[in-house]
Amino acid sequence: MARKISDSTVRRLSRYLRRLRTLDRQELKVVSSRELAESTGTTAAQVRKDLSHFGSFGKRGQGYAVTDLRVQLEEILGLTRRWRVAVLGVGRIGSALLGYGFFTQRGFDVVAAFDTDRSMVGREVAGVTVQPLKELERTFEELEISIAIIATPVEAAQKAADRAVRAGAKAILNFAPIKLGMSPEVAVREMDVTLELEGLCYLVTEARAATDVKE
Amino acid sequence: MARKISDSTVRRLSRYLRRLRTLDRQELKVVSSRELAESTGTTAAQVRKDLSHFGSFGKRGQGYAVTDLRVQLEEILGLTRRWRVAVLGVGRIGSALLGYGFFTQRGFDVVAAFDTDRSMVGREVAGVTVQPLKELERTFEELEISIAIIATPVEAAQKAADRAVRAGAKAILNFAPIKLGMSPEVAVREMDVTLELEGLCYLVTEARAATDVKE
DNA sequence: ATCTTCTTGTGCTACCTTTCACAAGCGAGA
DNA sequence: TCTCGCTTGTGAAAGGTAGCACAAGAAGAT
Repeated sequence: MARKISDSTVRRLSRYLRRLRTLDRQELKVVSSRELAESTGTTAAQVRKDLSHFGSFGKRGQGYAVTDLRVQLEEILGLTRRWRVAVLGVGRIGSALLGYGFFTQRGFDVVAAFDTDRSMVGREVAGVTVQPLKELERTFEELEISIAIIATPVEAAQKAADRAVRAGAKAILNFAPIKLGMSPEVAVREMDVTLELEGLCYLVTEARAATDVKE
Repeated sequence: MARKISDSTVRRLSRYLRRLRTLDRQELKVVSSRELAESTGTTAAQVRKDLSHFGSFGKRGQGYAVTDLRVQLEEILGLTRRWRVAVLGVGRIGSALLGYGFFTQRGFDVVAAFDTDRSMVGREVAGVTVQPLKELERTFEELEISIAIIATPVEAAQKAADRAVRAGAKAILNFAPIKLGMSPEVAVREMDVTLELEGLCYLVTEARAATDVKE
């Protein structure tokens, strides 16, 4: 397991896992790389390559045992434990995330929320009481929070992230439209709506331009 | 402009554009590939390569004229027009998106919202009246909506997306945790919070495992 | 007019990711 | 036990993407 696994592989593993959980709930026992590929939008060879980085989980001629592979993937991804998460910034996005039921179901416990806005502090959103920023360090330590979700306005994002990391966060999920500068041992993922929308615009515009030429 | 441009290049172009807009607002006239690279988390060579796919926009020895390059990128990405967007599913995420002020500012007008829930229909969220699903076709045509944001529960996502495309949507931004099966001429981008969170868990777990071995 | 300094645009190279193709292996049935 | 049908695991090839390094060019100093 020494080899460096690429982000795209990890993303696919997540997809496989999601699918396997559904299959497991449906009490299906066995699944082939082809079936797994079709339901996750990739190819059978890709599925096998991805899994092969971590070991041999299948039976030739048969496929993969659903429950077994599910458990294996959960271990690979580090999902056999629960993860404590804090939301920084309780605006629209922050509140939406606090109420997102899927988290609990998937092993993530949103245990704290922070905001600078006096009128938000003290309010309870989806069972979590919004704290002032000055409580951040203490709460992160007390609750052993390892993941910080940045949902602040863009101006506050970098500072919030830095502070979360200093307080012990190992990973950042960033909703603010800015590239965070982070030391390399902190894991960062971005969720940037406008970036994705602009990407769609490019594709649509390009497609139209291409057909315009053809016609 | 015949060559196929990769998704990662398009994403970077969006980042460059965002940075250029800020620089332009600050009335800075010229920027180098190095500066642009530093503020967007990439390398100078990458910036130049990305731009070179579309033409020569800089002056050797000087850099790029900020306003000029901004306009060029807006044209490349198809952002010289405004885009009309509909939100399908007005739950937590849907409502958060409806109220997201950045959209308008960036050329996206959220002009319609749909939900199956009777208690939601008719309500006004951030200036948009929630419509029942049966109005979808008419509204899409009337308002010439080209982008559909899927914010429904996962079970309803595929159907909602299919229906939006049949009604004329050219692009889908999918917030539901499912890989949508779409015909290839429809542009699709995914925003999947749990996928990203799981990716972070992998990285954190892997990092801890690696240092455990070292120590 | 020439030199110096700076930055772009780009061919080449190195690396990484995906796809291909097939031997190896498993189980069922005769 | 042998054969057949099926699917995995993987080395090798193909296809992309990113980084290097430098010639070409632009502006200002001498």
